Amino acid sequence: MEHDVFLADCPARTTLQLIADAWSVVVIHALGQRPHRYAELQERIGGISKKMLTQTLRKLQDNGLVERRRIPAAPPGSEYRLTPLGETLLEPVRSLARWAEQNTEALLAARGAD
Amino acid sequence: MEHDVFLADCPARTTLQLIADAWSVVVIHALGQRPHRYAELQERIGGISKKMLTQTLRKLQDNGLVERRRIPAAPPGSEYRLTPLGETLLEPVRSLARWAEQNTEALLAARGAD
DNA sequence: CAGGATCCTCGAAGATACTG
DNA sequence: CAGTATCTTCGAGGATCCTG
Repeated sequence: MEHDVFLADCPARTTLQLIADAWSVVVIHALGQRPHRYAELQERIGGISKKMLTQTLRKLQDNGLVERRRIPAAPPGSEYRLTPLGETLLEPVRSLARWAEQNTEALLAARGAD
Repeated sequence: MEHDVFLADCPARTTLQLIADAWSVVVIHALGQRPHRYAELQERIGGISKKMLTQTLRKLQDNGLVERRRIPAAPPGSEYRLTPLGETLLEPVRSLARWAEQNTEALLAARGAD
């Protein structure tokens, strides 16, 4: 069975689409540093609405990349962390983030040049 | 100057959003193998419309990641290839694509489990 | 505090048709 | 062949209010 990202009807393409969006990348990146509470995450990630955060977390959770844990202690809340499967995403995600951080200047320069 | 992908107003975030979408990833991945003509690209990448392909290429081009070359010879046409800057994106992109190809089964399993 | 539900809008993206 | 132009639709996503 082929899993070529070039094939439209292939599961690998679906998988790629699942993670290849900016919010997922940023959320994974944040959870890669340490588990976060919901409010922490929203505070950490600038400009994400509660709706999008919840939606993104739920999507990742449904696909086994993130798990939620209830916190009974005061103050009560939820904690999110990467699953082992989710942690395998850290390398690609960090690679992307690193690239973005390092090449932003070059991109801006190229934009001005052309 | 900070380039933290967590900050909403930071250029690095904009950069990340530029490339963190499925079409860009797939297009970069394709061009990473070899230069392609427009029609080749569309054929290669299943399910992408001319509009989206043109749009994606233009965006990447405007940011100095891809360059277009006119082909005068018969049959005439255009050829797209990665710029040196664009090639620096190959590692992250391949990393992502590899992950998607390798972990699709696991994702599907997780989806069923929960 | 961590969401679910609802409403609404605006832009992404398909379809189609035309051009150098 | 490699696009551009136009129109339209459809759903992502913001704003707001409500609940366990």
